[in-house]
Amino acid sequence: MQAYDQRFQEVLDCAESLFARQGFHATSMRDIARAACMSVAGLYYYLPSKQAALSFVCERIFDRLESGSAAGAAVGAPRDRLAAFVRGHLGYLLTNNLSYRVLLHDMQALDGESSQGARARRRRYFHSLVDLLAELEPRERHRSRMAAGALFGMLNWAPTWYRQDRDGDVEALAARLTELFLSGFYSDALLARATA
Amino acid sequence: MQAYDQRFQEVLDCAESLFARQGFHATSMRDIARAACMSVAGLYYYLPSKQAALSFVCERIFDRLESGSAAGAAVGAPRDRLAAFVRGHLGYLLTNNLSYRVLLHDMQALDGESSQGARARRRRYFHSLVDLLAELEPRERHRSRMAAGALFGMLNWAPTWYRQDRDGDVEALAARLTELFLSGFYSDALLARATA
DNA sequence: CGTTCTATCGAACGCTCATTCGATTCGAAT
DNA sequence: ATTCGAATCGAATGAGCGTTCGATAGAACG
Repeated sequence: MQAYDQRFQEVLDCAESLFARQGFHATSMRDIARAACMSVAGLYYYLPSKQAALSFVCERIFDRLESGSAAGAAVGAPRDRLAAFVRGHLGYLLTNNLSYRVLLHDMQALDGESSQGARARRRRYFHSLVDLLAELEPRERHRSRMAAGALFGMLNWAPTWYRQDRDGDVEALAARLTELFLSGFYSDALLARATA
Repeated sequence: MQAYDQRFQEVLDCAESLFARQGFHATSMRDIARAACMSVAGLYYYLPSKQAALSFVCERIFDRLESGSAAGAAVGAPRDRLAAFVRGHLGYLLTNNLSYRVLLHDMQALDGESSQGARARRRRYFHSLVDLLAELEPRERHRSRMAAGALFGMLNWAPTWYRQDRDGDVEALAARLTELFLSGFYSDALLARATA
């Protein structure tokens, strides 16, 4: 039973890597089977369907993402918690190869109730940041929502231009972006209060 | 010959819409033919291949994107030009249904020299913003590059959370995000100069 | 009127896809 | 020693894929 679980995780590793590199629709069950060194029929012993493979992979990525960022941002002053969130989120995006792509590009290929679950989970993750920002600057909720969208955008886009050799290590980049965002966030709030 | 061009653009409209909604790999030539109300063989009178369809669609999107944002940001004070760029870019993303997705998700499916051309074009577009930011705060080029990445992230992510009824019209959102970004950009530069 | 060209089509080709079936191996339990 | 279940496989199934071929209708032109 423990051997089963290990093999199962290996299969998911292969699927995740392929989905991330080629996209869900461009990856065949034969690709996954080949990567996992087993026959196509053997693959179906672990995965009931291709959709299920995507669903499992998404769940696992959410788990890792949350344990890295949401968990690290649980205690302390709001500002430190935001910094921890950014560090965790960005750390996951930039140090797990391309697996973030599965959430960002392929999650939409989910259908049925799997998609409901994943979408709910993404909403929850998004709102954990909205709440954090509302604590930092408790004004209209609308502003927090927009700011969270802006911040997530900054972070999620980073993998497209980040390169270790030019942009320094991930910790430094996280600190930079946190600074950039917070300065704008506070100035903006100040400005809005002045003109209100 | 003018009738041909019009039909050709209609075909590209259909392809673009389908690629945007379902993704390139999940869209078949039969889907495109059905949407364009013609037979599959008839479709090949206008499109030499599915790859070419994607390539044409990408080119067209780049054209529209550049004429909207880069062109509007050609003259005036650097700050106004940045505001115009943001307005143009965001305007395209939020008012052309989902067609931005083709660039953001499906462009990677291009192969051969089409991909070279599209990638070069994207780089050029990216650097037009880097240059604009370097004009605003002419310090190390590295800082401009990072800031451009952050700003593009904020903008490109907007379609995932923006909803007209909650977040106001596009102009207002563009002004908001420009403000948010610029405040952070200037404070950050100030801070960097103070600690340097 | 005959020819040529444009735009279109039905039908097929060869291939790959996700999925399933029946059989097999092999270690563990009875 | 026999049984059993877990893990694996080769081969097939039916559907859909991108692409091509040969034909056709009609407009344009000599």
